[in-house]
Amino acid sequence: MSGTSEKVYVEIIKKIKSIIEEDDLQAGDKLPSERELTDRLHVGRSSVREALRSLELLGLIETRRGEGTFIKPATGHRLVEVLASFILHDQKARQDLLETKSIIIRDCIELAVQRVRPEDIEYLNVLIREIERTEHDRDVQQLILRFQESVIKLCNNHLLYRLWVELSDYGLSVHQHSFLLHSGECSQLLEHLKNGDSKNVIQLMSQTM
Amino acid sequence: MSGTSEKVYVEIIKKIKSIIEEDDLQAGDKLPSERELTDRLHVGRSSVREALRSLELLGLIETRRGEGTFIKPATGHRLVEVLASFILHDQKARQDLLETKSIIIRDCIELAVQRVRPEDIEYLNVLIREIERTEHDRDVQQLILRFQESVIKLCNNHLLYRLWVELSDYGLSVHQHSFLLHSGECSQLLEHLKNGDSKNVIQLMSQTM
DNA sequence: AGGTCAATGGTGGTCTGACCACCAAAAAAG
DNA sequence: CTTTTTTGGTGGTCAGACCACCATTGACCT
Repeated sequence: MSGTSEKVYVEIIKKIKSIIEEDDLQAGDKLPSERELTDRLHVGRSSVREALRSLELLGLIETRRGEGTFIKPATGHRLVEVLASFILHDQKARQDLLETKSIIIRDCIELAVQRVRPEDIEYLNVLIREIERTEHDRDVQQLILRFQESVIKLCNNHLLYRLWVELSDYGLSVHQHSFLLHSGECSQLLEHLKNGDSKNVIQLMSQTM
Repeated sequence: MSGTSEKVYVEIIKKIKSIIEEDDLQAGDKLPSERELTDRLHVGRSSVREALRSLELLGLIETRRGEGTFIKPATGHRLVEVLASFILHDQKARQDLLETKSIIIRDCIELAVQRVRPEDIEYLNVLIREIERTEHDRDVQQLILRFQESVIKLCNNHLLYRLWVELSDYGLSVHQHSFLLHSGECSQLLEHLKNGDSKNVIQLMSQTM
């Protein structure tokens, strides 16, 4: 048979994946209810819940009591939180993390300088002007974070971008705070980017742990 | 307070983490049984199971029927595995995957040529000799795969190595078969490695999808 | 005494049924 | 037409019951 040895909740995860594909469900869409899945898949509700809770912890779905289960836009927050707290205990692992993140940043930037388009430059410019005329520190930090993310995104490789996000979150959970650029550095960075000077962009972005 | 609003199974995950820290449990050690956790934490067994199944899907623990639940060595990023199987459906995603893998290989090799030690060279030499005198194709492929893994491992960064493993697995699940070096190429690669010629090593390893 | 094998208790795996809290849409009241 | 109440569906949790599996025990035979 198709895997009697496979645990039911893992099978259910696969089935859910199939349902998503067949019905072409997008982020935000509602999944069948737990009880409906129980009937459709001929399994117990507890098994369905084990599958759903797992996917929830991974950040792939979101459950709202009294409403239902929904597909989340792909960002693996929860997972990072949990993994980090479980895994990042020994020093070597942390060191590897920092090195890897630094490398990923370099990779992203190298692609970014090749692929950056005029409209990207323009968007970053808008962001910088917005940063300069914003007052509250909280808001400024928010904008700078968006600036940094936008720079990384220029690599135009979603997987690589996601890796950066994950690694950043790990670092965050380790250091309890993130390292942001100063607003002046954002302008410098943009200049280097316009000139295709990847080296200096990398140097600046590498400060952003 | 400690989160009455927080879902029970998330609370349980935190408690489990506490138990691991307090009892100083290491990889391979056994966790309390589901029923014992039920008693100790004053929650239902199903909630305990939802927590454990989630951690299992994350690859943090391993459950063996009839034996118990055990802490897994921190291989980490099962994240990519599950996420990717959900996400990797459109063409762009696959393209990103290939590009990312190619980049990660390059990164690993660049670190590897810096960090390779004489005993590593010796080990790879032993592998090659073993490959040359092995007859069955199946066994040869096994050895070549080990050779390739060993080369990547030379980067001495476990996280980066794991990323490569994950990305390779996806490629595998996409293309249904893996691309291995020929036995002659293994020798060439080792020569380039000895000479610190990262460029040629990268070129060879990049064939291994 | 040594080895073999069946009984036993503990473990995870699964299903069922029963509540509860919550939410949204339908129905009733104004 | 608006407001309020009811109602049905949803996830959240618990308790109990089996089953399958494993390791240990201990009785049994040689």
